[in-house]
Amino acid sequence: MIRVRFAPSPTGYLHIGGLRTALYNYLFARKNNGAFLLRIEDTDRERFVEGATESLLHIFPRVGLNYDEGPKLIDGKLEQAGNVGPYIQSLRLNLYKTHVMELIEKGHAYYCFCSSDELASQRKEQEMLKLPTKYNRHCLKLTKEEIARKLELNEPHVIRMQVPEGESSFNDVVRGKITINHAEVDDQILLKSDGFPTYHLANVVDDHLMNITHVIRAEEWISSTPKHVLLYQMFGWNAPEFAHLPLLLNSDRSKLSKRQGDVATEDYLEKGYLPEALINFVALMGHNPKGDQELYTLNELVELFDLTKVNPSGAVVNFEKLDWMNAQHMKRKTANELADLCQPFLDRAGKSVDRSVLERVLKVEVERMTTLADIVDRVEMYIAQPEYDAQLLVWKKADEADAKAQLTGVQSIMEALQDTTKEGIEATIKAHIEQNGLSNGNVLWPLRVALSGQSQSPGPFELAEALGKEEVLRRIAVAIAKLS
RNA sequence: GGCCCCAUCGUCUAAUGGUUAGGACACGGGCUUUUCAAGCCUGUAACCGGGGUUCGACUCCCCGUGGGGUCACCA
Repeated sequence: MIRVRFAPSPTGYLHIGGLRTALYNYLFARKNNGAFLLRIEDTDRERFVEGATESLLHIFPRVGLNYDEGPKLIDGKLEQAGNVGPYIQSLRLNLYKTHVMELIEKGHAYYCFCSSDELASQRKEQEMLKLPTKYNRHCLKLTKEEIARKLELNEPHVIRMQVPEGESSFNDVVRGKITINHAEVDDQILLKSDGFPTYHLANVVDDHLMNITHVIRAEEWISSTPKHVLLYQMFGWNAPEFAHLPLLLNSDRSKLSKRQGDVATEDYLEKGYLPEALINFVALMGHNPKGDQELYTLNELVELFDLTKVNPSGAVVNFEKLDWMNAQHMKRKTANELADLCQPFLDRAGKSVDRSVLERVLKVEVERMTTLADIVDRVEMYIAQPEYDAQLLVWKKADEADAKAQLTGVQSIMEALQDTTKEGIEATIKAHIEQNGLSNGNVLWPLRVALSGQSQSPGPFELAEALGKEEVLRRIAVAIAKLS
């Protein structure tokens, strides 16, 4: 059975590139009836932040990427779902230790007692001489006795993999065969002096122990993949398939970074982008399901996903397209759904709006919103009598007297009106215009301004429906008063 | 700099040896129209360069060029 995993380090948020990686893992698993697991790679204790894992975990249910195995927050408590856990690397330290000892016994790894300072100066020297910056294998020359003595004296040490001569290659699902000469590969540290594993060791051990069949991760890992392939060989394990995803890029084509704008998925959610729009958006960077369809649901993406069709080249993130896509997804929602989604934004802005009013407003305003957060400004003219200058009521081809006359005419019609739907209002007022030989502009411009107080706004009929008869009459009266 | 990866409109992409090189965002024009938005129609815009292979190359190969990634006791 196909098993894939998304393995972020706990930064406390999900990078938008990470969202894409997680999504592709998810799509591949679901498409093939496989399992999708989440594993937290928290082996860097220097960057450890209390609570970061927990806060990262919140994003997955929010965007609808549900994993079958991994750490889950249940009633605020961290629990491990699945039977090859725990799925947090800091909880698996013994596993790495026993495995690295196995490598030492097999002669594939060795103790290294060089200090960080020594290594740094070695590197500096190598750089000056324009040599590859690799460990000089100083500690490989140590005798068994010397090593035993140093260990006995508790000298700080790390464990390195001993990279053999030759070359190794692997087949990348999106790029084909990649070969790298071992001369380019450093004797990677596997176990740090604090007893924690490095990414390379932990990743390989866990992927094997968790029966991962496909490693789907970002392109930046390509150059260290030979180390991983070598580790599988040293352990005598079969390596999984690898698929390296193209990078998401800033507009200057560098790796998408925090410096050039928001990169956390959570930030976009806070700005009012819909999870399904975000998913749809990142899905299309690097994979094109159909050719000319742009809007997809998660299920459609699952159905159409093909890992072998992933595009190998990096993709510049076009946030204007995200805006468009978000607007499209919002338009596909009912007023009821949108009201639920917008409510938190109104709450945060301290605006309270009657639910039925909100739904009617949304029906009208969704046409000109790009994010859910836009509702905060857009709702304003519906909940408070707008301020405006009397002159605004006068259509370009008319005068004040005419504006007043038309509003008065509409006023009496509205008072008698029973059907206050948009259609009902429109039919009645259009009939009034036609019967009296009036023009749309003379009547509708002042009416629209009376209702909205703005030079640009939705049309008068939809505004009238959203405002309700009582408010419409009130605003018309205010307008007429302004012209008196 | 070494090594590795990549290369179609400004951006995301389709095309898998034979197309007027298609779609989307953005931009321009038009329709609709009381204004705006939406919608619909439409326009501008691309195969990085050079060699091969082939009857025929965006598609395959090689070399350049350009861009990116990576060279940590970070992932």
